[in-house]
Parts: sequence; structure tokens; C-alpha cells
Amino acid sequence: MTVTLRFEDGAVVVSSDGDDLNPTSLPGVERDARTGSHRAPARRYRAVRDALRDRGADVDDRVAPDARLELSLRYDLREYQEAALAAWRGNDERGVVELPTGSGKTVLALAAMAELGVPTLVVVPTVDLLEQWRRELESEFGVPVGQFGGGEQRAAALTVATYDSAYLRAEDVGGDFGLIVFDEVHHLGGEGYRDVARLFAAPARLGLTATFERPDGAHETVADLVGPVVFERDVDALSGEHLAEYDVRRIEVRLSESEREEYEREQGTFVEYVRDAGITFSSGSDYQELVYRSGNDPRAREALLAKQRAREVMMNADAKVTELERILERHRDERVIVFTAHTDLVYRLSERFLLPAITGETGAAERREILGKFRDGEYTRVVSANVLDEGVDVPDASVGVVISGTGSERQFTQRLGRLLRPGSDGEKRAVLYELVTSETAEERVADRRR
DNA sequence: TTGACTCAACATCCTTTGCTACAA
DNA sequence: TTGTAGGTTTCCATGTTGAGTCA
Repeated sequence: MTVTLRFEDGAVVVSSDGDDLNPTSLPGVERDARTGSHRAPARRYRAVRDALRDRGADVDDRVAPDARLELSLRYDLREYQEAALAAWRGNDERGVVELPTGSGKTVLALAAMAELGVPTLVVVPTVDLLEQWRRELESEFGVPVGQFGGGEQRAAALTVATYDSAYLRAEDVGGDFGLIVFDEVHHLGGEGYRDVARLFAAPARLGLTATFERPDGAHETVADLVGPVVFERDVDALSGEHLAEYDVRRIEVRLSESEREEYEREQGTFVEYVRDAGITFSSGSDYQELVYRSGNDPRAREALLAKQRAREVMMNADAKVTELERILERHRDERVIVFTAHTDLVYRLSERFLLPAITGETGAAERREILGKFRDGEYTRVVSANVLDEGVDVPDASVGVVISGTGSERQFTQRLGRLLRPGSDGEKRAVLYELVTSETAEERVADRRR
């Protein structure tokens, strides 16, 4: 008896020429009533294949791409990269490696590709990263690299894709790769992006991230789709030798009298509603419930809007601008990145201190120009809202100033990571300033992110 | 090829001290 | 007794992204 495996529209189709096999006994395989065929989600491909092998079946496997690639790596891996690679291989070439920004996750993935030598898809969240990876692969392996996304639709044995484009092409090319690498793999927890991992058959899967855990718990889904964390090393373990040493300095500022008055009024409106409505925030979904209520309860809506205004007051306090002036003066000869949460403030600071500004409204060309000049040293400072947190190739800096941010540990880690690429002399010491408005909810927000 | 636009998706958005049901 | 986890649906606003469309 021969069992045939085929890839079709994001699924693995199982057929056999005899009656000995009950296909639904295979992992994930169900009978499709419409076509009468037996199929499993593509991600179960390896489990199905292995189960058939265990039973000694003769398998005609038309899913696995049979192309073999000769890829050689010029880099020598560092000790922790070797260890991460070994851990991943030891877990049947599945799993997530959690390493800080700047510690060489890309090199690790290149090494995995070279060792496996199978057609590989690299999935990334932004077009910026798409281009970085493509350049890296081309220069390292000297082969043409395919691209899905950013206006291109070109397949090759080594291909890079955005999460969006990978999803759009999955039914079509989901069986073409032996290895799939998810850069910034925490994105895979998003409701829509999960399907990327489901619809591709690639048996070998590598996830890369600096911050695996998600506040919504969806990292468990990611672990299910890609594999568990097989290796992790945090910033502190690498700083000094492979990453710059750093300090985080929290600076407390006070609201002005009028700001305090406004803050207390708006925050009071919010707290009062929350108390009256009996919302305790004892579970994570309570805030969500408040949002639902605001759909038809005017008081709930007003409470949320008041909270929004209170947040703006505390995050954009005038005293932070004064404090920033001092910091810029103190680090006049160093490269400084200023992070905020609101675009309005970005433009205010840009005008006041003549800082080049990057926000979501900044076009691609202008963005490239600013980052290029920052890289060359023509600009030594840049101010941005959330744009530079992730997914953009940001030139190295040694001073960061967090004017405002969310309570997200991920955002904090990413911002810190912007400063940690070691200097050429190895003597660099980075500083991240955190400006926090005292006696406001921002103190809690700042505590939460660490 | 580009730029401007729309659209959908993702992420964050959280108070203080208290209720209830259930498991160890 | 003590400690701990927690039930609904169609979503207030802001910032950012990628894909697609059209001029």
C-alpha cells in the first residue's frame, strides 16, 4: 500500500491505494465531506508524515520540496548562538529563540538555513525588515532571493515575506518550504497572523524575538504553532561582552498647578465611574468590558474619554520638556533618541529643540533620509512617537529618553535595545532616561513595564 | 514609478482594596 | 479555612502598519 501526501490550499491531502489505512486516525486528519478527501491543516504535515513512517507505510511524499541548497556561512557563531542553534536542533528543529535586540538573531537564522539546506521562507512584520533580510541573504549566500510583499511577488528557494503577504500567498506556496523563520515571532499571536503558521507545511520552524511573552497570553498559541522557547538569554547576561553596558535612570517630574488641576478632574471622572459601576479590574477583561459598555452607556464613554485626557496631561507634562532640555545639554556630543507616545508632542519637541522628527505620518523617503543622516552623524538626535520601537533599522545611539510610553514590557525592552549595540572600542556605556510624572498613574505604568 | 488615499489589522488602553465561587 | 481566579460581545481613542486602488 502506498500513501500519497499532497499540499493543496493550505492543507495536506492524504490518499492511499489500499483499504488498510484509516486516514482519520492520523494526527489532525479529517474527512472533507464536500470533496470526500482526507485532509489535515498544513501545519500538521510533519506529524502526519512521521505517524505514517512509524506504521511502516510506503509514503509518496509530494509535499516536501526535494531541492537541496548549498549554503555556506562566513560567520563564526558566538557561544550563545551555538547553544541556541543546538537547542533548536535538539527540539526537532522547532521552537523559539529569545535573544535581545542587537545580539545577532539574524546570524543564528542564517546558520540554521545553512545547516538544513532546504528552501526557506523568512516572515517579517514590516517592509523595512523585508528589505534588510533580503540584502542580508543575498550578500551572505550569493543567491537570488525571492520576495512577497513591498510591491514584489517573486518566489525563490530563499524567500522573504511580510506576515500579510505570507498569509495572502499561503494557499498557493504553503508547501514550497522546508523551513520557515518567523522574525519578531510574537506577532504570530495576533488573531489574523496565526493562520500563516497554520497554512504552511514547513516542518522546520524557527521563531525569533526579544520578548516572547504577550500580555494577552497568546504566546501559548505561538508555542503551539512554532514550538516552545528552546533558548533564551536576557540583556543582562550579554551586556558587557556582547552588548553595551547600560543604566536606566528614572527621573521624576511634577505637574504644574494647572496641569495638576486638570489631571485630578479628568482622572476623578474616570475613577468615580469605575467605582460606581463596580468595576474592580481584578481580571484582565474588566477594561474590555468598560470599552463594551461605552458603546451604549454615555457615562462609560465619558469616563474613557476623561481617562484619555488625563493620560495626555501626565504623559506630556511641561516639566518633561524642561527636563529633556537638561538631558540634551548634558549629552551634547552623543547620539540621542527621544521616544514619546503622542505625535503632537513629537512635533512640539521637534520645533522647540530643532530635532528631526519621525512619526507614522512621515513618508518613506523622508524617513530614509533622516535615518541616513542620523547614521552618518550629520544628525545626532531624533525624536519619534512609536515608529522606532520595532521593525525599523535604527542606527546606533547611546542615549535614550523615554518621555512617555505604555506599560508594555515589550516596548521598553525594544527601546532599550536601540542603545545596546556595542561601540567600536567596546567601552560604550548606554543610558536610558525615563521621565515619570510623580503622583499620577504613570508611576504604575512605569513599574509595570519592568 | 510615485504618491495619496482607503481599509483592515494589530497593540495598548487599568483601581485599590473589595464580591463570589471554588479548589487545595 | 485559606488562597486564588474570575462571567457577555461586535470596540471609547490613538498610533502604526501593509495591501490595494487609482490618478
